Amino acid sequence: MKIYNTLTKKKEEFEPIEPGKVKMYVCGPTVYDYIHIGNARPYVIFDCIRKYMEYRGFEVNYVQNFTDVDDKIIKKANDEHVDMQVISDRYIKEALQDAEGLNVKKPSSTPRVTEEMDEIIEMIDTLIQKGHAYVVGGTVYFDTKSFKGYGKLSGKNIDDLEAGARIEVDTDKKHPCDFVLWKPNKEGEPKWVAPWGDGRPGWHIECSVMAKKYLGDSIDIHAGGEDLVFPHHENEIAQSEAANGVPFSKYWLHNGFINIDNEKMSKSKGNFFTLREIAAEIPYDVIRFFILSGHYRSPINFSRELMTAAQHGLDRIKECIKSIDFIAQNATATEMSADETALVAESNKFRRDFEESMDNDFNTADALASIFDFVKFANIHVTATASKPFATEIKDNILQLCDVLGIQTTAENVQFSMTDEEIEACIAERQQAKAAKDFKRADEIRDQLNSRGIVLQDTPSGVRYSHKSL
RNA sequence: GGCGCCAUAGCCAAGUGGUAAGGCAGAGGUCUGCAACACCUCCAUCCCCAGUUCAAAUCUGGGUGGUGCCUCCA
Repeated sequence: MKIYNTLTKKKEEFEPIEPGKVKMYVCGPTVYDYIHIGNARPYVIFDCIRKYMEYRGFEVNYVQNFTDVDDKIIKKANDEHVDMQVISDRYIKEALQDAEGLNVKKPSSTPRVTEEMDEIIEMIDTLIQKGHAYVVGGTVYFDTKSFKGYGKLSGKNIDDLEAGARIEVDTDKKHPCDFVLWKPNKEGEPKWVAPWGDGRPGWHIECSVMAKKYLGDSIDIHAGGEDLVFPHHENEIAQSEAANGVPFSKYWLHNGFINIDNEKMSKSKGNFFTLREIAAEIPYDVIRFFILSGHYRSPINFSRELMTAAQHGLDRIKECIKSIDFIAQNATATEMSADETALVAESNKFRRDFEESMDNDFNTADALASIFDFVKFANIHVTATASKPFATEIKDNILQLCDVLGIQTTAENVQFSMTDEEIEACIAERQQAKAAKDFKRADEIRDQLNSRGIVLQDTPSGVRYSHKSL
């Protein structure tokens, strides 16, 4: 399994620190609002990577945090005249709902900053003790010059950064790159008691602390959006390695951005969308499928037109599954023919292709091509069979690959506008009409059902019905 | 100013040395009582120029056009 490591800028063979186990940390959202469509990408892709590793037999300890103390949350809380926790609780709940919609497996742990304050203070204290941090007034800064590896992840040179510094230099800092570990609270802001003064933690320290607490000093994979490379992840490395004295994360993974109509999403451009808004019009599974249709490190563009194309592609897969599932349930033969046994063996090539793609830095676009190849194979061979075991075998194999990508294929709880009995009665009547060559009546029944969102399909194994929208 | 990334058919998108996966859309055909689903066939020589090589979309240099980070940000 090869994995692109931002730290070394190369694809490397994946070897976990502890054989068979993967310790993975993914930076989670700041919960001041619904998560936006851009957040959906790391949710989906790192979930998919996790699932593939589990498919490969690794035991994955997957941690994703929630940042629940932040200026934006405080502002919103003040605007609504409620406690900060009311805001963060609300949007954590919503984020979890979105994650579920995207078919993201629940992380092993989802820590929140406000519940890790003791450990945060402890790590800052360690950094001060070790001479990697200093206090000015009530503010604690990390001393970037004291950590010789600073810049190794982002490829930035600390002195170039100084020269190009765009923001006003905080004169309290020893170096412009020094960043805040702890800052005093302002009037009306939440605060925690700390040895160097009441206040709250800076943004970067939380991830170092939570990774350490839930996974250990050295972890296998640290992931997040590409914009986090600098300064956030660079700073995390500095904090963790300075405090713990061992390498922080072995592999660093970063996902590319989602653009909207070829532009970066931003509030000022007016093209900012929450996932919830999008999901109101585009099913979650289409959004997930769309995200997986490109390589995770490349930027992808989001538009109505592309969603429609993704919808159709996904429908093709789902249609196939439904079709072979119908055969698996209705086929009468209980034995596989010799030809079919050979076909099952032949179909293993799709799994091999799939694995090869995923082994190559989680190339989901390529893996999807294997699934489409498999779908075509199934459409040709399974629809021609009357063998239950054959149909079942192929179905199970496709489903297993789809599960790795998180493509939801299980018969969802479809709510028809009629009961199954009613539908089946209509079908029976139509079959009679057909037998009597009364095609006018047969078509009438089909049209009636169609207008109620139910599509009939005549197959050799019987009449199948499904939802119009699939 | 510093550090990156990208450029493949109408659209999306794999492929990083041996003569272009897959999906969407489109055209024609088969199946069907008619449909639907499905299947078959057709649909690119990989931004430009130069170079390396028996061989390049794939490597090197130059150019053009995009774009990201350096500031909260997935």
